[in-house]
Amino acid sequence: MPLKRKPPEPPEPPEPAQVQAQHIAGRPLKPGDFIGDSHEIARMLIGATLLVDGVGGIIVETEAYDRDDPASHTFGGLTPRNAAMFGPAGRAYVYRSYGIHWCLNFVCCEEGHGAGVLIRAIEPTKGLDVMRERRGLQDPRLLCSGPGKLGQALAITHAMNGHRLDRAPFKVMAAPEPVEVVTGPRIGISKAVDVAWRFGLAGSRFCSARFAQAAPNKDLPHD
DNA sequence: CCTAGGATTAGCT
DNA sequence: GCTAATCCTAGGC
Repeated sequence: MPLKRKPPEPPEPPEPAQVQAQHIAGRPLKPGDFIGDSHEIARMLIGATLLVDGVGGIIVETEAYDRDDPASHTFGGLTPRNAAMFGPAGRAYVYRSYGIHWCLNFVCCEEGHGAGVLIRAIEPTKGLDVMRERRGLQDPRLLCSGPGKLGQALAITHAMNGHRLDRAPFKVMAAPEPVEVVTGPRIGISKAVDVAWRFGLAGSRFCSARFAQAAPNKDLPHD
């Protein structure tokens, strides 16, 4: 067998999420863009734009949930409450949290799988005054820095459960360019607390909670 | 800075 | 009856 020199290393194949992000950069996301691993989708959604009736901003924090995950609403199988999460990808799963808040998820994977991404925080960029009115607050950092706050600021209701994300009132646009994503443990759960399935936009001041610092030798500017 | 408790309802044991 | 993918306020350090 002749000695065969390996051809020059081809460029490292980008991570699937990056391929997807580059392919759809800045474009409206379609249902097919949500067919895939919920952790990859959760990462891909950081930097994307979410609008509901023209109000919203840039997604800066997400959490991934999947059917084999004890913390997932779909862990125990199909029920009336979680049915939307077992439905087609690219739709909304809206649930009531603590009897008070409406929280928004994006359904992932094929119909019948039972995975999704919780949208935990956005940086408000459109409809600031509407959001301030709905929240009764002025500070932009407090408008959407948490799934319940976001639900109130965007007027998410149970009526949107199962609704397609590529149709009004929703508008979801992929990140226009790659962003730096940080990870950490999920928040507010009592099961599977160790896995780093929360994703955030690096350095964003609009997340619901701090991510552990990855580079402690570099002081962040105090602004 | 931090921790603790209440609000409020649907779903499941 | 108890728990929950949360938020807000009050009070202590």
